[in-house]
Amino acid sequence: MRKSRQDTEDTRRRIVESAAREFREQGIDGTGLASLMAAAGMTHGGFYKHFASKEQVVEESVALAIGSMVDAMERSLAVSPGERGLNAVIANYVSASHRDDVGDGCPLAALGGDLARASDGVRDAAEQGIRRMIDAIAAELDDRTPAAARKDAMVLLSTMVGALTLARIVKDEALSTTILAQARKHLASA
Amino acid sequence: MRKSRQDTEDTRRRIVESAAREFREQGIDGTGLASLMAAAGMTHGGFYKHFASKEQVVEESVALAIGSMVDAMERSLAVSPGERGLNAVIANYVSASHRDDVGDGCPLAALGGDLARASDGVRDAAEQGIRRMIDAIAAELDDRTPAAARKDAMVLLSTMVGALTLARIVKDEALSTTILAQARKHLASA
DNA sequence: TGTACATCAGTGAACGCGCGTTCACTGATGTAC
DNA sequence: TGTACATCAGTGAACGCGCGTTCACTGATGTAC
Repeated sequence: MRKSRQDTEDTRRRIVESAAREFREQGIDGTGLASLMAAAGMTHGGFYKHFASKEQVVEESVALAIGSMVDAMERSLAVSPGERGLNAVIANYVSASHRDDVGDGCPLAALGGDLARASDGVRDAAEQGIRRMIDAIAAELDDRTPAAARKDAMVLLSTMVGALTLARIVKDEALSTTILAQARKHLASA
Repeated sequence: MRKSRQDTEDTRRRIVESAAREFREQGIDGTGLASLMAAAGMTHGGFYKHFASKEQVVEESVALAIGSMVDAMERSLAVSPGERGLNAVIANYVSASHRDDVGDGCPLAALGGDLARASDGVRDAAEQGIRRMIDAIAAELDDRTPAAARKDAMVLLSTMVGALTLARIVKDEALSTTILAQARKHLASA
């Protein structure tokens, strides 16, 4: 039962989108192609009509996940630029709701270790996202030189990713929330 | 071929130690019991003479990995306390050599996402390590109130873990090194 | 202290299972005339 | 525009393989007398 070109394109996009969610929720090694295809509403046999290997869908879904996160940040900063807008982006990132929504959140925090161990293609996709995030943050730190802003942006991003990672590991709600709150407070005064 | 009680104890410790390394290097899901036992110099059948399940060795090896890292930090701070000693600990953590030695390094950075997804027992072990790290860092921030020191320590730890995670994902040596250098510089002046 | 027996750490083969990947088949879609 | 055929997205079964786990067996160690 062949599908129309539009259907095929839609299906492919749907697989990448649900894969991006599944990988963040269960890890890359923890997500099988069968469950990944089931999440996209198909049987696993059809996977290879769209991708050459698991590696390829990992690469594309990591690129999509990090890309759409940076897109959202840039859109938010375009509407509300400067220190005020940057603080909003940070508060949104370092928040309990982001912590509790792994599947839709930042892949750097959800898959940090997995990404460091991943193939070159996957790491390239992640690195491109990291560069875009650094640039997006640095652009709003306009009270210092571009070089200083870039360097400060790296530290900011490190704190954001680290705080979210720790807050997700910690089971104690009080400690987890405090870690997020302290990071938010610290970053707002930078 | 039964072994002496001493041998048995030694073997068990050896398995946990090499497991701690393997998990950090290949991820938890990425490490099979067979390769884990092979790394300890045994065949995989003997595993269940020492542990009830894979989960148990994960828990013990995460506890060991994070525990011995904090031990090392505390020893270093006992010898050289205060701001100077803390800066040395930070410089050691946020370094290229730590970045390149995943197997012997901080499990929070190596297994961040894996730990957040792990069982309660594993997360408890990780959380205990996080609390000890926060306390060890806070104890050296003696120019502020204990409550403020604890809060600042959380932010410091977040930046350390985040910077190491990002530096490991990034393939470009220049960017990776710059991320580490900026985090180090920023943390030294806190 | 020496002997006889029970224990049990470690081996290596096997278990069922899910993995990533392949393939024969299907039938609606796209193409050629 | 209508018909005949080729294409190919998706299905579902199967491939070999490594996973976590179990088990019969071994022989040196530990225990009882």
